[in-house]
Amino acid sequence: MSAVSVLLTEKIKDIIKKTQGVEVKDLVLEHPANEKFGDFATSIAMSLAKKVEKDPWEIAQEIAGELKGADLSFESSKDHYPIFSSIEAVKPGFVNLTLSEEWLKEQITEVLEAGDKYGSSNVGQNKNIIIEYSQPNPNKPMHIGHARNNFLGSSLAQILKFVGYNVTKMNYMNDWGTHICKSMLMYQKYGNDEEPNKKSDHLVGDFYIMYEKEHGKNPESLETELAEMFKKMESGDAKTLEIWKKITEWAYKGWEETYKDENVSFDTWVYQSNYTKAGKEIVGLAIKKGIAKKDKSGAVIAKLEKYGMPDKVMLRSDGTSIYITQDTQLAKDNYEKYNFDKRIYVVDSRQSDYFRQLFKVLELLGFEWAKKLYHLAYGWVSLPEGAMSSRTGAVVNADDVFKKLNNLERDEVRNSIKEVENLDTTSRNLALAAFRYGILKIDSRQDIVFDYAKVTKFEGNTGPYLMYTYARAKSILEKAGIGEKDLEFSLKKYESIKMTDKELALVRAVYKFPEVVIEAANGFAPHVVANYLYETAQRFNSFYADTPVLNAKGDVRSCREGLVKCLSVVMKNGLGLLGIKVVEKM
RNA sequence: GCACCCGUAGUUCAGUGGAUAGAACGCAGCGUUGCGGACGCUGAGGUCGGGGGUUCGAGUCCCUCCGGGUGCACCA
Repeated sequence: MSAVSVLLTEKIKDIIKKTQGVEVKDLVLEHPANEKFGDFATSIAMSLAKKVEKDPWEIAQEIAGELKGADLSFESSKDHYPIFSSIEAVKPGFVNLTLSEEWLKEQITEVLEAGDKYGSSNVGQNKNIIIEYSQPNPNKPMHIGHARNNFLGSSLAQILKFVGYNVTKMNYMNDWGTHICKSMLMYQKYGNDEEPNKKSDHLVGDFYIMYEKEHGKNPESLETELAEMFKKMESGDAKTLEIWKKITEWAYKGWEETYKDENVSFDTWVYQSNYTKAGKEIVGLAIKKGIAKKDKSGAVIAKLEKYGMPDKVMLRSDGTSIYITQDTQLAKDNYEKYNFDKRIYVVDSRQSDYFRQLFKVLELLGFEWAKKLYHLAYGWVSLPEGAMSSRTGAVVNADDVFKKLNNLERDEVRNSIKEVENLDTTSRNLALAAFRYGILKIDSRQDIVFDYAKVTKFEGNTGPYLMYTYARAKSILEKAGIGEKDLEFSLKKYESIKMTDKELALVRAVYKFPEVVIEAANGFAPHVVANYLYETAQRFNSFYADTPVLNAKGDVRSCREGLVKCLSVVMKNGLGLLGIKVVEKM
């Protein structure tokens, strides 16, 4: 909540207490969707009508009347100005308030002063959040689904940091299990000690695909071999562990490049293989507490049916571990180390049941912090050319997608401009923008059909459109000789300048940025930032189309320069939160 | 069968219980002696899957049905 909405909320509560004689706990204050109804509105009169047995229209008039008489002003350079230019009661029972032009102008000063920090806040109060994302299996390259995960996780981490949380970005390696043995087994059998002559994770992926092919021919014997190999691993067989090390390190090495391309990073990497021993002990504890039981085959099963979810195997009948074995221990370990207030698991929605089970087991084990765990589920990503299948190995890997986007942007740039200074960097950054924005603008719950052609376009709701908007603004600033350096702006100086509707519309978008970031943080929803940026860009381009800046005179011109600078700040900061690097020229 | 998610314009998507449901793409037009036309402006296009309910007010909350997706024990 912005300072104005806090002030306003309190004021209205006081007025209601005074005039209606009732206390209101939750007062809803909103920005009306239609700006002709003002900048703030409350419908409290209507929800109060029944309780106080009065006509809502009468209540609204009383509230509006009191608000008009109240001191709602702000100070700038020792002068006082009204915050609102209009306060009125409307038809059924709304109270609408319109911000004054002075207050809106004052926001320009605030934006320019805050600069790179504009949009940040301290609602997180340095609380600790762990956000676990990416989690690829080191037995093949990352596919497009990982890209969505990487973008969601890394963007959300930045958003949470920006609103004042102490964030730890964690990558959890599923480096232990039969799935790794698939690539390992094939390498052992057919690899001939081969060393990578291509991106090393892709080589690992080749063996993974080989496994899937072999498995089609001869499932039973291969699965037996796989189980034997994993058993050897768990018992610490040196030769097997050597292959394990080789394969997983090739995967990690290859991913470095993918993460770099995607602008994704982590504060810490943790490995499933380090949690096996303690994980098994915690399963023992679950048995002792009566949460889990050993069945006839020897498998340990958590009984969860009475909680409305399927029972969960926590240890195989041959005594080896599975995913949840280590995951329970990891959560406990993390809590002890980080004392988190929230731990977010960014994992696709197919794992929803799994996380309900995991969280329930931890709760039953008596860990009160289990309620701080949250599964951020996201939907499936497919491509127009058809669904992908990890079974057949016909997976679209993320590197290929990026390469394709890169080529498409290169063409777009070439077709649009004759001479480009940094074609490589520009098209790479545009590809990153197209990729990240194309995925992040969609609500995480939705499935996505990722359309190369659409997301790379410079028109429409795309990353490149936002990049273009930013570059246009920067071009004006550069010609005005402003660039990165500070801009003097004061309400006093521009007090008498009457802003146009387009200018006012733009400031109205700009001042909302901090609250939009908070909304995105609270909802773990980067798409809120994305859609906001798009709307703001549209407002700027509309302003740009018929409002001269460099050709304007005197104070009008410098006032507009300030506004353009504000737009550039919001775009840069906002795109930064989405993990997109702006280009100054394109 | 049980559980979870989704269903909004031809298509892809927004839409904190509020006022006339928005945008993009596509379609039909328009705008350049002007800072980047990679833009802007106008228009057509909707019984918000169906039906009940709660509420002063429902795309939004509850119930139910239909359609689509996903998950249901020793994969991750």
